[in-house]
Amino acid sequence: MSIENANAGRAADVLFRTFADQIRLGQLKEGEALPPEREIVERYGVSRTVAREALQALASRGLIEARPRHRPIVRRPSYEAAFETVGTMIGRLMAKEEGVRALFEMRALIEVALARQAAKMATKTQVIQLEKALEANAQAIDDSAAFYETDRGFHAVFYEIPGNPALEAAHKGYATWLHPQWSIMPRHPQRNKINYEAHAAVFKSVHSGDADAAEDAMRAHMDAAWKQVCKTF
Amino acid sequence: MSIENANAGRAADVLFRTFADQIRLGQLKEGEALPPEREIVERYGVSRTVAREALQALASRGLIEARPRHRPIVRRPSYEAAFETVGTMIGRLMAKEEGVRALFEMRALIEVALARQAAKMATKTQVIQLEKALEANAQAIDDSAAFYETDRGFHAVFYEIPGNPALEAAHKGYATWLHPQWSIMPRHPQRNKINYEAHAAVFKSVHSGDADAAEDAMRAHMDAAWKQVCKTF
DNA sequence: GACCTGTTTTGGTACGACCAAAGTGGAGCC
DNA sequence: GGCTCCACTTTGGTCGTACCAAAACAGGTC
Repeated sequence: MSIENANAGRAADVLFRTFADQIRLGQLKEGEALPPEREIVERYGVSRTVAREALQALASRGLIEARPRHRPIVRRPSYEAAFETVGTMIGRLMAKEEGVRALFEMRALIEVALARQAAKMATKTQVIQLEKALEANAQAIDDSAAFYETDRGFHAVFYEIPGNPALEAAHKGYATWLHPQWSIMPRHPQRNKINYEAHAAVFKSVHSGDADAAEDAMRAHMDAAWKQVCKTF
Repeated sequence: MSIENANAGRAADVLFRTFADQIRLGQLKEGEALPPEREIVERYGVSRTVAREALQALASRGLIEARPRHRPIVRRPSYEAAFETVGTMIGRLMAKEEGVRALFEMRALIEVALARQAAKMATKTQVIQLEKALEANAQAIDDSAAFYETDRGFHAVFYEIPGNPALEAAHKGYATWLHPQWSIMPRHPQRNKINYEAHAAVFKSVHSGDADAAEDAMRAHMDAAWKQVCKTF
């Protein structure tokens, strides 16, 4: 069978959509392998050039995984993969300060909301989780590398509380793009202490279920962090 | 000059990174054109296959724009473009209900936060803008198609208030992916009226600067909307 | 100066070929 | 019989050439 609806522009695009649809509709399930290139060539009546281009497009969109000498595998749809595909683009956005700022502000908006959410509806288990993260954070004050990690860990808990994979992926994105930006700057134990205290304040509010206080504390923390970033720029 | 650091895997990847770096570092500014394929071939000592693959990768990541018979143009980094690149992937995520749910919840979280934000710091101009959007919404109650548009318009104002391009792009993303999902369902004027009233309640709270009320109103609106989506599923 | 036309440029596609690495299967050894 | 090792096959990566069609371009014409 060759590609009929050639009205749809480039042959590679048609082939791409053919596979993308099959994947989306579940005719090709995750983990399953697509035919090897040469077989696609004869089955769809296109040149290898076209077949390869379509496969590459699928791979770059994260629909399949193409390893050197293996058949293309249908990939599980994941929020991480989605964030991955924007990585390059985000990198470019972050080349300018305004890009960093925009993303940081968005992060602040979300984390403030998450803090409210946490104060209102965190389960006991989650509060304990938060407390543990805070404690780890406290013990890492003198070790900036460890502090960096526990800092991230503390914030991560907030993203996990709603139990929404999309949010968790967002955190992963922020951790990947924003944190490095931030880890460039000098990190004295003194700064760590200030950050820790900010975390502690947030935790306290969450623990007592005071949403307004949690919001304020988180916002203050975010603002301070942003000022730090600016200072180092 | 041919590609030296061949240690970095596939030739196309190396070439991709070469250009991506040049773009990110501003050596290739937006609007500028890359050399035509055949020139890349000889300049970098690769085959056209490789050159094309690299260009395709750049295009699919939104770094360049490749139109049929034009040289590849370096694209302005935009948040919209970033969202575009995840389009296919999101489409796949949304094939399952849990995907829709996750994204919808994330949207709710953000819009609730935006409602608070709006109540606290919207300027007079912005409140007027919101009022206008609400009014347009009111007049479209009997026209479901128009209602759909004004509905989106009303929500859009909230995303614009913080003046953050990343947020505005997020709205575009939601409008693109979530709204269609939602527009499938039957839309009687009666439903429109309920939605309009929800909007009015949000506006009222924002107008009076009551953040808590705005939050509650927006959350109620979101919850109701979600229930609607579920019912139609 | 506006318009039409022939040439050139440029991306899209097709073949055919070769390489290297990974997979495969069977012969041979313990 | 089970394990090991090697030749053969498969498969993706790369190259080079060729041809087409559309668009851009450069002249020449009215």
